Amino acid sequence: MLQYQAQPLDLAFQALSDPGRRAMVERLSRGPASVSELAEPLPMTLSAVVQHLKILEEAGLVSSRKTGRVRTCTLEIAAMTKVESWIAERKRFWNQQYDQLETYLSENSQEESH
Amino acid sequence: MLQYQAQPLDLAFQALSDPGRRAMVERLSRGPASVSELAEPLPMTLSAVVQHLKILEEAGLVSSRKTGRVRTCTLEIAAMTKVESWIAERKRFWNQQYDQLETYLSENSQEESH
DNA sequence: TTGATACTGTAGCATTGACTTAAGTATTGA
DNA sequence: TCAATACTTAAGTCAATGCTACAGTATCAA
Repeated sequence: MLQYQAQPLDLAFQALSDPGRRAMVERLSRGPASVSELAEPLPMTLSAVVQHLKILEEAGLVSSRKTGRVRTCTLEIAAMTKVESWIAERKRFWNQQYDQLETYLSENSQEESH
Repeated sequence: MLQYQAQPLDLAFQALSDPGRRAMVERLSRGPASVSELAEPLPMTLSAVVQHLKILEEAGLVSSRKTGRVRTCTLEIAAMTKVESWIAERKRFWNQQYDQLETYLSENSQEESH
């Protein structure tokens, strides 16, 4: 780890790096679900799912609320957007320097061609 | 791990989950760089950077080519887009069900209000 | 040809991560 | 009240990660 104090983005990327947790996010993108509902399609114990859930919640990607004995989980779209934006930013930078190269090439094409 | 045969998306999310590797991606989004240039701002040995680089390459996020004794690394925007798209998809699903709820609420507001 | 540069590759090691099992605690429904 | 349900928490295990150190190899420059 580069920084000892984990940044929000760190936690989010970290959380999404596990296929099981991404499966949970996929499920939650279709609507809220209970812990058992999240666990149902996954090849692991309820206990493991609860642990994954905690990681998703700490990353801000999921929030949950307990009513009676059922905990209902919801996807937090804002955290998803933050991750999306980080990537979009990198792409923007990359396209910028690519455009600059194209500009350079078109401006110097006559002089540079033999 | 949920699946033994790692899917491309797995590798990409996995690769981006490390702050050091994300720093390398940030650097490469501003243009190609040599291994030493990538290593320069990072608080780790060249050896560690090479190992991170391998992970980024296996995830398809970075490509590199050696000329003489210098390896030049480039960001692969297509892989970045795949990650971005996965998140965009989840957001789309989430918005869909949210819209459906709103539609339901507005359609039933007269009957449901006391 | 010789020393510096720019990696490359491997071994080892401490930590973290992804589980399971097992033993709880509230809630609910009969 | 009492069993089933829906989690919750704590160990403990074992593999994967993120390093470092160290020993190369292949250029390049003088």
